[in-house]
Amino acid sequence: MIIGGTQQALLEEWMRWNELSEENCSMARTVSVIGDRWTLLILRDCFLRVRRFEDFQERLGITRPILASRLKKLVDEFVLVKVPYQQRPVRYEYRLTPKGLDLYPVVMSIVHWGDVYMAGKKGRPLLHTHDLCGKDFDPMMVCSECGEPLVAKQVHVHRGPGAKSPRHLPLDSDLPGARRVAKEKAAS
Amino acid sequence: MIIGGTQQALLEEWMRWNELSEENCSMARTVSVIGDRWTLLILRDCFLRVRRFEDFQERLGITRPILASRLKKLVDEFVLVKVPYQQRPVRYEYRLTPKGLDLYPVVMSIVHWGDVYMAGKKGRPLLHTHDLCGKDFDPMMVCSECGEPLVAKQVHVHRGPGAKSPRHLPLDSDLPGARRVAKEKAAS
DNA sequence: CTTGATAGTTTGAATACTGAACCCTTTGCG
DNA sequence: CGCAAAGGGTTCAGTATTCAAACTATCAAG
Repeated sequence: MIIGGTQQALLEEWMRWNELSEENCSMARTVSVIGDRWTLLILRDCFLRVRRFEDFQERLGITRPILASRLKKLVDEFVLVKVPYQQRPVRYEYRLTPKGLDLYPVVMSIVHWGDVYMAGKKGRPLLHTHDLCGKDFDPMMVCSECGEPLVAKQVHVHRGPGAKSPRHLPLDSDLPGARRVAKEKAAS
Repeated sequence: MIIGGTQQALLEEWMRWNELSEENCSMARTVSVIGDRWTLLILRDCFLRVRRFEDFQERLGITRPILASRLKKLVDEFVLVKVPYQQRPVRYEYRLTPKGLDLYPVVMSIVHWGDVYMAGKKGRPLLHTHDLCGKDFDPMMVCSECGEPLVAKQVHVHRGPGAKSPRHLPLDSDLPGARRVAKEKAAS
């Protein structure tokens, strides 16, 4: 099997970042799929119902090879599917899968942070209306158990069933600082 | 003023992505700050209370020049602050600012998606406990107005006060598909 | 049989990233 | 004093990725 230049590059890129996806961390694994400047912008457009190669390309100003590689990765990861929208010649459009649709909170939280901290003085460029209540809204992240808004300082973490390498779990007992102090104590 | 090789590279990188931040889209603006594989992982570690250069470097396996450049950018963007934790020699640690702390929903939604779709068969590596209610939870994104969980299909967008270029606002009336159809009609 | 639309691929030059080594400051130790 | 270690970076050469622009392929319409 002959592998062209682009595919070779893709393969290598995939392999290196795949190591990341082996990491024992949900963030690292997700970032290996969507953690790329262009990929996030592509996904935003997907949620704005953009579906075709040419439209992504024109709207984002992304180069064609990169767009092709990113779309391919998203399809490989089952975030998007290619659906034919015409025969002769067969043309496909890219649509969010259920897995892709579940990225909505990721996209919305990024957009919302941008609205709050990066909007120009004229205000936010886009408003969102919730069909259920009919009002313009902001996305809000709450605790699934008590419904209260989540604040970083009111959350702490502990090992789950999939925990493996302690290197990636700086719990209170093995924070870098704590480790350092312990090491220093042991040495003295 | 003499600019070293690394700084020169940084400057150029910043300039190109700064064009992105000029874009009339909160997502693009945010992505120009945090939309980078390593930056997202650095931020995750920040929320896990990692604060020092050496600790980021060791935990992430990131190269030192990249870590330095990413931390610098985050400081320049007021997402992190350098706080001295000792004098003689002065050493700084990196801490989340209020602006940085507000990235919590972004980080949590990414981690949660990874927990759902990318966790190994042993389950998620990390569990989160909410201090307010004392329970392990999942982050949930809801509408700020009615409190119902947000679903992509139940939301639509319209221009806000900061809207500028229609190119970036494919509303129902000027979706690529709609545009194309209109054009075809006009031509016939 | 030439043009247009759509979805890519190829190519060579410009940029960014990686890994390894080096620099600087101050403390600790012999 | 001389030298190593800790902490936080910077420099440099080689490799990998991205960019811009042109090119390919398929089919329809004129």
